[in-house]
Formats: sequence, structure tokens, C-alpha cells
Amino acid sequence: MSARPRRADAARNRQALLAAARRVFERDGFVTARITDIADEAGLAHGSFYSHFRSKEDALAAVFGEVGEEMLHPGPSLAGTGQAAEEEADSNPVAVIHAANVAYLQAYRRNARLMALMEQVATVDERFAALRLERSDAFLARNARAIRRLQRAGLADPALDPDLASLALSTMVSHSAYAAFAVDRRPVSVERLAATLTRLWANALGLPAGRENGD
Amino acid sequence: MSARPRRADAARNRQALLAAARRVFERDGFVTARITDIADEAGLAHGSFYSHFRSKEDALAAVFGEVGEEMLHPGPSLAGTGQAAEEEADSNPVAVIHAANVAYLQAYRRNARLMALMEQVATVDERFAALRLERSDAFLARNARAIRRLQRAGLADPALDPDLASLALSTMVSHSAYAAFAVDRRPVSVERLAATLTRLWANALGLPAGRENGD
Amino acid sequence: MSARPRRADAARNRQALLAAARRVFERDGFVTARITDIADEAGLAHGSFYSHFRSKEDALAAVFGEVGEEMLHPGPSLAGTGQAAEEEADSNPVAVIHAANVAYLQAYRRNARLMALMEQVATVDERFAALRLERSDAFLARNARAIRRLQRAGLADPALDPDLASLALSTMVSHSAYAAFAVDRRPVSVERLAATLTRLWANALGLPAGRENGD
Amino acid sequence: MSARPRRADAARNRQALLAAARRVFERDGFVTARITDIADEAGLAHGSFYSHFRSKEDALAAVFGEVGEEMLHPGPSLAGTGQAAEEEADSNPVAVIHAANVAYLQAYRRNARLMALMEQVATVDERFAALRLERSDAFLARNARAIRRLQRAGLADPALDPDLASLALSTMVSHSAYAAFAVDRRPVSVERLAATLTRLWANALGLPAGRENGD
DNA sequence: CATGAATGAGAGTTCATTCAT
DNA sequence: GATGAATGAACTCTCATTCAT
Repeated sequence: MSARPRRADAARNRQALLAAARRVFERDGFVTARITDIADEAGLAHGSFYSHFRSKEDALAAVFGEVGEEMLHPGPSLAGTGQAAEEEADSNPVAVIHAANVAYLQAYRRNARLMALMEQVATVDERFAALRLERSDAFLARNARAIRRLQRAGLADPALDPDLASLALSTMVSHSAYAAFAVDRRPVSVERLAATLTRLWANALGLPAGRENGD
Repeated sequence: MSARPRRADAARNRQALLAAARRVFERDGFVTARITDIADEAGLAHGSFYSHFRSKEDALAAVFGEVGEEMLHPGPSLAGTGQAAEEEADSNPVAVIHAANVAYLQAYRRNARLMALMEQVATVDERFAALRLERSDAFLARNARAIRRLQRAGLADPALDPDLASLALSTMVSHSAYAAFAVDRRPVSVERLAATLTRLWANALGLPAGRENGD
Repeated sequence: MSARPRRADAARNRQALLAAARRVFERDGFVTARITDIADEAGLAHGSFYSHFRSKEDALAAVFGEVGEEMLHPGPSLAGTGQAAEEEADSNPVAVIHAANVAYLQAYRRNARLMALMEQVATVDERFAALRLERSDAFLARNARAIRRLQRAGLADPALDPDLASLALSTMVSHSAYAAFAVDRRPVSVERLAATLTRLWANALGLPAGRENGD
Repeated sequence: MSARPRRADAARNRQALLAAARRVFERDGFVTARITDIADEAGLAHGSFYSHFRSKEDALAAVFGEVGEEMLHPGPSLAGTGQAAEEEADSNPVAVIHAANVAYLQAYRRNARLMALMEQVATVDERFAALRLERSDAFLARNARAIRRLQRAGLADPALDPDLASLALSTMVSHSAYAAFAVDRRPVSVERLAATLTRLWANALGLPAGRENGD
């Protein structure tokens, strides 16, 4: 009943909807966001939304999926995977931590509102709550292993409970990022925040370089 | 039609609604919660809700108001107010931190779901976003002052940015509490968590007792 | 937001909705009928429909419920319940059949479109299919018992299968009524139709009076 | 993009759609059936449906058209057409009735769900209501003529109204078939049902052979 | 002819809020 | 103050139909 292109580029429209969905979700939050607004923003009829997504939840999952692994961590990864990464982490832990913090904060800044959205939506939808929990558990376990190894190597304060320390420190980074970037209004430089977090982390674990060599 | 209470129970009904509102908000989240459910839970007709509250937001504000100051912190208060408190904090900072952590975690556990609710609702409603920001700013500033004083006293790592350290460490405690108590499924003891957090905090600031004397 | 009576008479409104629902269902059929039309017809906002009925199905069930037992038979009841009724049926079966037919046709005429609706809706909704089947099974069994008794008394053609005869004859009456009254356009008098049906039934069963004494 | 059939298979596709339409209509009913499902079932894109049918109604009409005359009767034909048929009917009416019943029931069993569909759709769409009425009127008139002739020949009960008897008896057969084959759950043998119906019919009309010679 | 993305009217349903009793 | 029926805006989702490719 109108004269817009029909076939045009279906993939382009899907992309447009995805981008629009992200914008609207970030702006309005999940519950408040309306399908109509997403379609409008993409320049499509609202019925067309359903040509590409089964539901609002589905669209949000697609948005999260696009951002990918990078963003669903509860904090920076203290240790990569593989033998080489572990050796690197042992020989120069502070540098590894710092690199991880910088990478994490940069990614967070790009996706800050999306991260907040995940928090919000996990409260409301079981599916996302489960997703978040699953990823964050795996992640915290990895950091806990790294801390345990540093303790065994005599590099980290042996009095710390590795699991709780992992939780606390990972959380420190991620929620500082949240406070700084998602609640905005506080324009903090990534560098200064990373430097502080790295030093706090190193100090907290009692890593040798922590005192002499900040960042 | 029947003998029903008139004036006397108005206050009682308000209390019942308030308690019901808290229960329902905690259970269902703000957006999902329905006025009807709150009224039902209070044993009143849903029209009566509006005799006591102007709107759903209003009821939530009242719930938050009831919990009061204790719960709107972004973390434990490193320093109380007043001269005596400051001296105490300087002479035995780790003990002060530990006491603050324990108090905070206990309070958090009582109000965990409410705290999460604040996060959620701040995303959706400007009014609560502002409230939270205001309180948390004041709070972080206080902790930043405490850190600065410890640095001047030669007790804390001078390389740390006091404001960012305040943010990061306060956040570490509060969000650990959130992960532990609100996301539940992780039944952590307050004592062990407090011990870990205190040690991390002491280490992170480089407080002298941190290394030798855990908690 | 308007100035209509609020409390007025809730029961009256429920009645109004029920009557409107019946009218709209009869006019438009179940699937085509719109909640809005029902509410409009009742002079209420469409939201008010849900103050009284949970769903469209629920409203239809209420309509059927109001009509009650009388109308959900697949045909006239050859035998009432109780000893006296059975004796009466044996001593003067044709008179009993005739009375049943007249009663049934009169009731059918009042509810003809509703009966057709039941047919229609049973195709679409399991719940109503089950309801109809249940009632009709019980009913056919009763008539089959009556036929069997007449056969044992030497009054009815012993060559007939009582169950199939019950099905066929009951069906004959009910569907004749349907054709005559629901498909309308054929203004048949209840009396003449009843006379014909009774005679056919009596003849079909081979009841003695069948040949001599029509109605 | 790929090598696809062009012209040759147009007719094949139409057939596929027709068969699919019948299957889907029988399974889901007219109102519930979706164009998409029909196309899917035919292995075509749903847009292609409109290359062959103007609308859903149109497709249903085509389905009915395919089944043809055989199935749109309201009951078995007591008398064929032509002089020879009429004589046969007069000399051995019970045999004719029985043959008609058997033929009808067999055809009905093949098309049971379609017959039910006609009932359903006649409620919803004027066009089909008219079609059904037209065919059924012609048919009932034919049976009424046959009954009248039997009466004049002194073979059938003269007290019966031929038109109403035609309606009632035709209806008895067709609706018994409906109850037995379309509402299913009652696996009745065609033979036993036909025998019962023939005997009832013969008895009802008072045909001489009716009492002595069942089937 | 086949395709299937785009369209958009329209349905059922929910729920915060009002207000007559 | 308490009640709860009435309201109606708003939302998500469906699906017959169109039409560019």
C-alpha cells in the first residue's frame, strides 16, 4: 500500500533493525522499549520487525549476540587460555592485569549501556538471568584459578580466599566501569581508571611489583 | 454493609500497603509489579492504594524512604563523622574498615533485593537515578577524604588516586554484596566475605597491618 | 475520563454483556465476533469486558451455561428418569416421544443459532468439543436404553441395533430442527414438524400405534 | 539463482496447492487455516498461493469444486433420474434405498471432514451458505417427489408430509454419517450403519418389505 | 510464474488510574 | 477512607495480501 522498495536488501533491513533495537534498548531500557519505535527508527513498518525477530526478547538476544563474548564478562580476564598465557601471567602478573584492565575498560565504554541493560533485563527475564550467571560463573572460576596459581608461586597473599577474591576484584573492575561509563555524568579517562584499578588489584593481591612499579 | 474499621486503621492500612509494596517489588521488580498485587497482598481493594500513594513510583520512594540512609550507600563508610571517629580511623584503620564492612554486609543482606531494585529502577526512572547519584556522590566523597588522610599520614599508598580508589573499593564491597546476596544462589557467609574484603581493601591501600595481620 | 455511572449496577452490566455476547456470537459466529463489538453492544468500554469475563471463550461458556442443560442434547429425550417415567414410556411410547419432540423443537427454536454455534465452535476449540461430546454421549446412551426396553417388551422392531437407531433417530430430530430453524429461510411450524418426526420415529421403531394413530 | 522449473510445472503447483489446501482445511478448519501453512504444505512460497487463487475463500471453493456433486447432498438420493430409475424405485424401493445409503455413507466417509467444513464455513461466509442451501434444496425436493410417488402407489404411509419427511430422513442419514465419521472417535462399520439406516427409513415410510425383510 | 520481505489493519489483552457509592 | 467496576490508552503479535526482483 506504499511505494517503498520491497526486496531491496533484506539483510540491510535486518541490520537496520538490529542497530535500531540497540539504540532504542539503550535509550529506553528493555521493558519500556516499544517494537513500534524500533521499527520506526529502522524506517520500517512495525510488522516487519517480525520478519526478522520472533519477539522483543529475541531481538535483545540478537543485540547481545552481536556484541559477543567480549562483553559478558563480570570483569577483566586475569589469565588467557593456554600454556604460554599462563607462563606470561606468572612471570609478569601486573602487566597482564593491566593489559586486561585496559582492554576490558575500553570494551566496556563501547558497550556500557548495553551492560547496564543486561543487569536490568536479568531481573525481569529468566533466560537472560541464566545466560549472565552461566558466563559470569565460568569467568570468575578462571580468575580464581589464576589467583590460586599466584599464591602457590608465592607471589600473592596466601591469606586470601581465591574464590571470594576473584569475585571481589572482578566485580570491582566491572562495577567501577559501570559507575564510570554507564551512569555517565562522570567523564573519567580510561587510562587513569585503569592505572588505579591495576594498582589496587596488584596491591590487594600483594603482588611484589605492586608497591614499586605502579603501571 | 458490614462493620468495618473507619478511622483508626488508616495508618495500619498504610503500613500494610508499604510492607506489601516492598514484598511485591522485591519479588517482581518495579516494572512487573502490579498495583493490584500490592493491594491484594495488603488485603485491601486496589482502589485503596491511591488513598495512600499517588502512584507506583511514589510507593517505591516510600519503600526506599523507610529503609533510609543505611542502605543507599555505594559501599561501607570508611570513616564516621566527627573528630573522635577520624582519630580512631587513623590509629587503627584496618579495624575501622573491617567494622564498616561487616556492618555494611549485614545491612546489605537484609536489603539485598531492594538494592538491586534501586539499580533497576534508576535505569528506568530519572527521579531515582538522581536520588541514587546524589547519595552515592556524597558517600564516595567521604571515603575519598578518608583515603586522602591516610595517604597524608603515610599509611596508604600515595600513588593511588583517592577519588578513583574510593569509587573502586566502595564499589567492590557493594557489588560483591550484590553478587553474593541479591543474585543469590551463592550462599556466602558474611564473616568470610567480610574478612576477604577487608584484607583486599587493606592490601589495596597498602595499609601497614594489611600484610601481617589479616582481620 | 467520562461521566458514565461507575458503580451503578455491576450485575446489570454483567447481564448486559452476556446478552450482548449472545447476540454478537449468534450474528457473527465465534471467531469473527469481536470483544469490542460485544462491549459496544452492551454500552461499555471494551476493557470492561474483562471485568466480567476472562476471555472470549469464557464468555461463550457463560452464554452456553445460561441456556443450560436444555439445549445441549443431540435430540429429544425418549425417556425421562425414574420408575414412573419408564412405565409411562412403556404404556404409551408414542405419546412420550411426541411430547419429547415438541419440547425439544420448541427449545431448539429459541436457541437455534446457539446450537449452530456450538457445532462451529466445537471444530475450533477443544474445550467445547469435549463438552459437546460428553453431553451427547450420555444422551444417546439414554435413548438407546429406552429403545432396548421397548424391544424387550415386544413393542419395537427387534432387528434394529439400539445404539445406532438411537444415534440415527436422535440425530434426525436435532438436525431437522437445525435445518428448519438455524439455517432459517424455511419457516416451518413446530407442530407440523413435530407430527412428522413423531410419526417417522414411531414407524421407524415399528411401534404398534404408529400406523393407526399418527399424533 | 538456481535452475528452477518455469512454465511446465504451473499446473502441477496448482494441484499441489489444491491438495495442500484440502489437507490444511480438513486439519485446521477454515478460519484457523493459514495461507502460509497451505503454501508450506505444497512446498511453495506463500506468495505463490496468489498466483493460483484469489483468496482463501477462492481456494476453498476450488476444493469443494474438485470433490464435486457427489458430496454436497444432504443425504442419499432415494431416486435417480430418468424413467428407468423411477420404475426400479417403485418396484423395489427398499433395495434402492439401501444402495443409496451405502453409496452415500462410503462417499461421506471419504469426505467426512470436508462435509463438516462446509457446515462450519456456511456459518461464516454467505457465499457458501447460499451454495449449500441451493444444492440441498434441489436434493430434498427430489427425495420429496420420490416419497410422494410411493405414497400415491400405496406403498408409503400417506399420513406423512412428503417435504418434511424428506428433510427428516435425508438429514438422519447425513447427520448420522457426520456423527459417525467426522466427529470420529466412534468407529462404526459402514455396513451396520447402512443396514440400520435402511431399516429405519423403510419402517418410517411404512414400506411393505420394511417389517419382514430387513436388508 | 515463483519468491518472500514488506506492509499495516486489526485483534485480544493488560493495567494504572478514576470516581460513584 | 474503602471499595472495586469502569475506563481507555497502549502494547505485542498475527496474517492476508501486495509487489519488486
